[in-house]
Amino acid sequence: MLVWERPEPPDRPVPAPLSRERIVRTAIELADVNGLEAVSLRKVAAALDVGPMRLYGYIATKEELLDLMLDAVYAEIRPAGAGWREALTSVAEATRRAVHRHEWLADLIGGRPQLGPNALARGEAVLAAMDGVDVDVVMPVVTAVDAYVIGTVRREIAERRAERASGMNQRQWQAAYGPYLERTFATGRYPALETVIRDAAHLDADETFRLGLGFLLDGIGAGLPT
Amino acid sequence: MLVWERPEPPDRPVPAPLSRERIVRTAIELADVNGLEAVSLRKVAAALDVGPMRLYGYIATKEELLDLMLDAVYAEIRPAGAGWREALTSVAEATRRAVHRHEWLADLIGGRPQLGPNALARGEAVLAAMDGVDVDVVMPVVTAVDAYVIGTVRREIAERRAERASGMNQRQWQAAYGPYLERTFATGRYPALETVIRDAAHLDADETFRLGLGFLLDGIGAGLPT
DNA sequence: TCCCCCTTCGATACAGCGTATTGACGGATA
DNA sequence: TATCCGTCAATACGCTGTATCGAAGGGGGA
Repeated sequence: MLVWERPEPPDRPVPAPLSRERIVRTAIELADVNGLEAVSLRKVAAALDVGPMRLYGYIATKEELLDLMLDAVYAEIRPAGAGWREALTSVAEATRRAVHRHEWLADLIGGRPQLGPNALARGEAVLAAMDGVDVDVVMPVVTAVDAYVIGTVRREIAERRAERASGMNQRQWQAAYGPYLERTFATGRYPALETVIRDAAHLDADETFRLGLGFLLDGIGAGLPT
Repeated sequence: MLVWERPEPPDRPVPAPLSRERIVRTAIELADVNGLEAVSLRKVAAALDVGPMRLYGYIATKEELLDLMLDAVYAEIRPAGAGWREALTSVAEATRRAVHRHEWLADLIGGRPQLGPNALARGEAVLAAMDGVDVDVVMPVVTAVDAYVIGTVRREIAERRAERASGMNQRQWQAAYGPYLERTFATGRYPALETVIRDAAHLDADETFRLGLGFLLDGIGAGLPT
């Protein structure tokens, strides 16, 4: 076929110029779909139709990419409402919702100091909403709530993953780990555990989260002069 | 040199037969010294003077090794004292001490459901020490304290690592991140944050931990009929 | 007692990772 | 126009977890 007849190749769309923002957004999309382990510099680069080393113009290290991903999510988290208790409750729930949107957050959150602009802005918004609280206790208070949230969402996501890995169904967890626990309890070495798991009311994740947060906020309230 | 004169090679000590216990202990030693990233199946195997694939007779996957490491540490964590408050306080502090002994714990803890024998035994001991507490609330209470501890130690270790990475010295953190924060605050976008960091009393990690734990336990105490 | 088969085990191999190196290319300068 | 220099990304390296498969060893049958 002669050149004249042969169509020109479809113009490769000029790859949109790279930017940290595009790189981070792509990485987050990959992580949302397939988890953190699907985020490799090669895969991110491939999704951007670019060689792996191109990314090193924008980030120095993979860790920096993870930092940027984490900070990007902090942009979604802001307190709402009036008064310290409502501010802390809302920011705790917003954080938990963000983790539900981005499960990989559970792997990163709390894992490194958050000094990115969005994390700082979140901190600023929280502190600003805590007016009236003694300047000397406000930091430990916020820190304690953050710690509670971090620990809770980690456990929650860990459990969710285990359930998912054991067969997708909602209560099929019992079918997977149940027998193991049955056998384990049958040894008679865990009587207290057995009693609680058999007899106690089982709260779902939402209720557990709110109950624990309520305990913490109650304790904080009792410790504040107000 | 003739055979007769040449000494026999020192008997390679028959490599002690492998066992999960030996493998896990070796992995923990590696992690204690050089962090979790120093734990690779090859390095563990090399430390045991064994080929990498030998390990697959004892574990099916690297994740299983991490599970075993985590569970091994749970053996060190037990409650002490009488009454629910003392039990919870002691187990929280024991957990924190364990993380100080094994910094890599901060990366794993809370990251997967803990169903190993030592984790279960710890749970059993905690529940057994909580006698008198309503069976329906005892689980959420323990879960909340666990979550607080997990979140706190993660943040604490993250901060410690950042300090260490920025030059070993105790307050050189200020020299590393200080200027960045100075510049950031200079933008005037974080007035509340700036005020708190400048003016508030700064508690050390021990005090922060105990204060937050106190809040939580106070709230729990208020919620229990006792 | 000898031989063969079957099982067990670990060396080799593979695909993927993060990133250091380096060679080629393009633009600015002489 | 010729040369140098700085920039950028393709190649390459060392490492990872683990699948594969050939060899070696032990047990059973003739």
